[in-house]
Amino acid sequence: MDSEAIKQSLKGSRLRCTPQRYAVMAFLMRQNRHSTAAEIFAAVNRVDPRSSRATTYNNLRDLVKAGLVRDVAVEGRAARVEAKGVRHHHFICDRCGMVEDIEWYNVPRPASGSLGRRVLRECELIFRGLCTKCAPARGSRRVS
Amino acid sequence: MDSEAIKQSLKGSRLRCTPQRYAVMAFLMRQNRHSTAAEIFAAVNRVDPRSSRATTYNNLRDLVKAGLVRDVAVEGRAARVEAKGVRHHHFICDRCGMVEDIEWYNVPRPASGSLGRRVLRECELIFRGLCTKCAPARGSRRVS
DNA sequence: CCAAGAAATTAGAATATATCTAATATGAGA
DNA sequence: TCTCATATTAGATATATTCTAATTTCTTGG
Repeated sequence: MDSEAIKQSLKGSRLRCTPQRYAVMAFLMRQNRHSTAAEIFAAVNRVDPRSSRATTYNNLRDLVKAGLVRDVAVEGRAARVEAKGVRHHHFICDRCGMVEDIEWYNVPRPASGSLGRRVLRECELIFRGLCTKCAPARGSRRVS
Repeated sequence: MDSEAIKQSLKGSRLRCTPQRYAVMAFLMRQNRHSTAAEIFAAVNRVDPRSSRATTYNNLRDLVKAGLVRDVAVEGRAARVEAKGVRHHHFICDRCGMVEDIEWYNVPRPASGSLGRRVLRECELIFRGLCTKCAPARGSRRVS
């Protein structure tokens, strides 16, 4: 599919295109979901059992550093990771920890002064609630 | 100070006011910062060394469940916790993991339909960047 | 195409964070 | 004061992540 694109983005970030690293990247792009390191490790090894846990973590660290992948912390759960694609906000399920994307839209900046002398890099919205799998019987949509 | 207030909010949540639980709550309110479980455990025991790690975690879990305390996940770091006070957004330092409050302001809801059948409970803004301690020399404020 | 060397991989140990267990203690309502 | 549901404890266990140091492998330059 876009195997060439993956190779190019790795090369562009000066990361060698090893089978393990490629597999992590390909998995994340194919999935288009937010996966834990354990899920990625398992999935990559299911296809070709040649990657170690350390390598999975190393690659994720490098891919994050290179800006190809993004870390998403989830309260009370293992961290998740996603391939950076089009910009979006996040929805996190209170019950199962699943992270889902919410279509991007611009949010207003804080009142000037409120940021103080902090250096702002990015800003995103986090929605919390129940995903469709965890939501109780239909018709009970509640909005805070 | 507001020791009576703490007792009342515990009682209101049907949580017994034990010395350990009170100490956790008092510390969080006094600090008005986002602390890790380890920090809380250490601080509480510095004053009166009678609390165990398990108790600290149990109490934090119960206080979160009761809605008196809020969990804040930080990528690549131990979770942090804060006493729920006035509503606010969060700023997380890329470098040291410190969580800081940003004055609350309303953010627009996502386009209807974008949430799908998900149940929305709350929504907050997360700003990322460098805190004043970690920011490099002054004058270099950069905004994405 | 090959050699060289930087970069990446590995298994397993080590560390950090969080939860569980089951025996014991205690706050607070009656 | 008595009672007992609730809370606490030390330490073991579970889970998540990083480290170590020996080995292997991409890739570049010759």
